[in-house]
Amino acid sequence: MERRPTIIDVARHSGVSKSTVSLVLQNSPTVKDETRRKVRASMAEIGYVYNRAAATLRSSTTGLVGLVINDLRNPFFGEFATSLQMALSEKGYAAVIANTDEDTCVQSQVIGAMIEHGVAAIIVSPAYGEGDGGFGAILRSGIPALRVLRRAETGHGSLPFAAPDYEDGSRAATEHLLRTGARRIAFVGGVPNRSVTTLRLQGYRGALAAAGLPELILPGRSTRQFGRDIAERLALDHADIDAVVCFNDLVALGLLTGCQQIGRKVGAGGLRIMGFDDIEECAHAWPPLSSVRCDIAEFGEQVAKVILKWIGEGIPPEPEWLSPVSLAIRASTDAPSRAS
Amino acid sequence: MERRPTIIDVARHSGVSKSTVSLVLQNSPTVKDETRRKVRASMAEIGYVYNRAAATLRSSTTGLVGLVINDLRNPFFGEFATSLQMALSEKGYAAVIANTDEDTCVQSQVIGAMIEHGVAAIIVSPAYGEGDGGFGAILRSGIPALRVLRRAETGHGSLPFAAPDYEDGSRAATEHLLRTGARRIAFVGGVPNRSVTTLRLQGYRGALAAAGLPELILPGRSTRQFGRDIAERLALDHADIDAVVCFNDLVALGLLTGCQQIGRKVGAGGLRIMGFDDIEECAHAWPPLSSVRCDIAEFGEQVAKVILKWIGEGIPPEPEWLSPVSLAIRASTDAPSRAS
DNA sequence: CTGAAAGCGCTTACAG
DNA sequence: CTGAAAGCGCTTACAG
Repeated sequence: MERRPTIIDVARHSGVSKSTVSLVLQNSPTVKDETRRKVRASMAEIGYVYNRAAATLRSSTTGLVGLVINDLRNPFFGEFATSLQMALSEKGYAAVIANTDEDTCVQSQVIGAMIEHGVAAIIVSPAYGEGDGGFGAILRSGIPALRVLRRAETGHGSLPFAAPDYEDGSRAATEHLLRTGARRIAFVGGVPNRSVTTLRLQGYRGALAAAGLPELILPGRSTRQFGRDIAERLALDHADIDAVVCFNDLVALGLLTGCQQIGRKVGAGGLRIMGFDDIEECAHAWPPLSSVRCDIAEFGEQVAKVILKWIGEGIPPEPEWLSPVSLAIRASTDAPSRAS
Repeated sequence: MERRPTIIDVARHSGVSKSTVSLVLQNSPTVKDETRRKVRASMAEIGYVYNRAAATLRSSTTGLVGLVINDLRNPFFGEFATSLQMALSEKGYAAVIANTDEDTCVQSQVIGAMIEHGVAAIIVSPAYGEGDGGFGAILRSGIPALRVLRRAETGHGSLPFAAPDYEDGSRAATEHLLRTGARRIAFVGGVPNRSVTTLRLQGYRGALAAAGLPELILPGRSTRQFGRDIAERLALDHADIDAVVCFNDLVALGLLTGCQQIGRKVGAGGLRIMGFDDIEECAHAWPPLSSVRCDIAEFGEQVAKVILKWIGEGIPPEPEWLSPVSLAIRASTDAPSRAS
């Protein structure tokens, strides 16, 4: 293979100086249209490819944004990462994406690698756990960084934070169940003392307290497996429970499956089940699953917008930003089923 | 914020030349252990961060690998991307990941961006469709590149290809259904004339032909929605069908839901349903869904290994590599349900 | 509007 | 084993 052409080759081929080629590359308005066209044509002809490493070295800006996700296999986080990546890509930024699998050591390592690669910004949905998880390195680097979806204690100062308004969502979900006539409402799933669990519990508790009704909290992992297992326990040990707010959709979908397995009716006249996040699958479950709609795809696009503004114009986001949520009411809590 | 320290600062601080610092950075064996330790200590002390852009420019190698995926929201591809990314990360490579949403124009654009960023290799699960989808640019760049999961016509020469052995999988699935006593087996879902559909159909057809039994093919989109919709059509128009090989797990899971919706029994004594890919959810569905296990996580790790060998040692992979598949037999086709 | 020159932070031969 | 020098391909002031 031959040497890749450089701007010098382009300059020679099109009869201008390499500075002019560089200006064309940056779409500088100071270059005459005619010159611009000539240079572009030369580039195409000799197969010139822009070398970003060189540009980065000199201008110390990259078109790279880092995305650090605690659990990329979970459809909620996967959808977030995908919509954010696509929005960035549309604006000319490539996304370096890394899954940490809920491990703060891995998180620290991938954040370090991203800083070495010179990412223009870092977005992190943090793992819970010991250690600083790389936040120290982020702060030292001075790179714009945003925590999303989960508050995690950084230990050192604080980075801005953005997430859907979980507390408001679970309050609304609980109030909806009360309106449908439920009186014994349980909260199922979620690991205690984690920030997301705490918020989702608070909304549930607030709504029940306002109605003067008792709580029942059954914590657990945030998986289909746990949801499926809890169905039997609910039926046997808590037969009076007539509705459930689930920590997330996976738990709710598992619970739906578990109810089928033990032959328990779901929805009006049976156990009312409310999911959380409204991943795509909710609408396609049977019965269709009501959920708190976080509109995570839209949230991802908003995050992209905020980050690009920060990088591009130097305007940092609010220290904290909660995006509004709404309810997706389906047959698992209320209405008769319709084709979704 | 101050200027980031460079190797010159490290050299000054530790009293060696910058060449020596560079050699320490590369773990060169020519540096004395004592010197190495001294230099490392200096780096830690002054907060030195390796600048990969500079290294890339000079040595024209990056620690970046590009990953281009046709549908990152689909759990099958998501799992693949995640396991591949984590395997790369373990070896010090960061992954630039992009979803193309089945759009060859987007694909071409993101591939161009990755080449500009100087990725050391590109792995692409291609979108179907018109246009060259960026493969021309890949070939011109000479960057090691692997097509995975779907064969796509590149139009220009050919890149190596790797995927699970789909044809063998659907043959085995069909033979399994025959062994359980099924006699009228349909193939449901999959868009005709796409390479994956063609292969999965071929295995099904081969097994039925060998048994002297007739085919029934109901093509369609590869979604839960389609699977759910087809349940009724199967019951009304094709009541003699006693087993189904689905194009993928999403169709099968949708069909499972659809059968519940219309009150049709699934499994032995009812409609036997076979999925394809064995995504994690299969084991947690009710009844648990049999599927063709592609072990996509393992496949992702294998791909990482092959790519690293190509980058590191210059050894390209076989032009074509099919990874073996197996069957995950669960209650939807056979055995009485067990906790999974 | 265009050109000549310096420099971004590394790596890479090459001397010593 | 270590040091001095050149150079990777761009961008960025600065002249003209």
